Amino acid sequence: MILSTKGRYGLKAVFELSLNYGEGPVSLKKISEKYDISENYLEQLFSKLKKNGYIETVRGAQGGYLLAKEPKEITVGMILRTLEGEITTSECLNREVCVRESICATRGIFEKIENSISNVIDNITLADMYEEHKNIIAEEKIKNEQKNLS
Amino acid sequence: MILSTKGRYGLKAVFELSLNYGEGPVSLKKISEKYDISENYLEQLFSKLKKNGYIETVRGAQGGYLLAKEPKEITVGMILRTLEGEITTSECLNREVCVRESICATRGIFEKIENSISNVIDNITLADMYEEHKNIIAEEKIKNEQKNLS
DNA sequence: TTAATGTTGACAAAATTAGTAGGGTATAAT
DNA sequence: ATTATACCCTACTAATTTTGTCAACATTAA
Repeated sequence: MILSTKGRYGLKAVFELSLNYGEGPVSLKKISEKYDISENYLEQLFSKLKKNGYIETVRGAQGGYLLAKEPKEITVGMILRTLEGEITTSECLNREVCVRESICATRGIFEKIENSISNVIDNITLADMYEEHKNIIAEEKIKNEQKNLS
Repeated sequence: MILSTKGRYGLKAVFELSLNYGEGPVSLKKISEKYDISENYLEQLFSKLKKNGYIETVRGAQGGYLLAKEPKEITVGMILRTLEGEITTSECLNREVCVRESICATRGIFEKIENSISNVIDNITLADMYEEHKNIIAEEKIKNEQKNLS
């Protein structure tokens, strides 16, 4: 498990916000119950996301959290980097640390891994996730109908 | 930093073995001094790698560790998986945990990330690392020569 | 006003990481 | 044979990170 609960919980919760995009704020309580995540813990995650400008809050009764931008403008990478910190595989990017030649050989690998991860997470938006989600639901529906026919 | 020292140290140390492939065993002491890694700690990492059949040992004076296979037959993925455990981004592969639809939406993303990482680390061998290493050295040599000319 | 909600900061249990310590065993060199 | 060098193995531990909990407070809708 290379992602901690921060990234996993946070991504799920933000996806939930995107499901409710345009329909007013969603309360923490609702999200934490739906996904069975500690309310206070989620709060800390959302606090960071708010500071970085990805979500907004509405205080008071009927308040809650909502996306600050359209789902298509928020990438998975933005969320994960905010919550998990930089997705680096090595401290060895700094040339000065890396004096001895044989160490540099491994740095190339670490860079490749990093780039391939960035490539994925920076090119998936919340809107993409929603599309994928719809497809999964549609597939399941078909399966269930086939089951009922037989 | 998504890789712990286990993976980072281990990969560096195994690369060192590949540099010495065909030239007899390399002692832990030598490696731990070269990379400034705790000898006892490295020992634990190598112990796992030995159990999984990637390296062999020669006991006694002048003994040490050596690759059990050719560098081209050992992938970065083998080493990292041995030392870091499975490279999974989510516990959610298990369908039963994943009853609620909205959770499944994030699973797709986690699967993509996982696959892209696997794709990288399973397709780079120690021999590839050595090639890359040679290129870096060659480039640096050219740079130095240019510096001396000016 | 009151109940619902977000805000903040301090605290803490649990797990993981990153080693240490130390007693073994095997073997090459002398 | 002895000794130095090296791997082998088990336990322990300090530090850090993760994963929360708790409590007091601020804001706002009804």
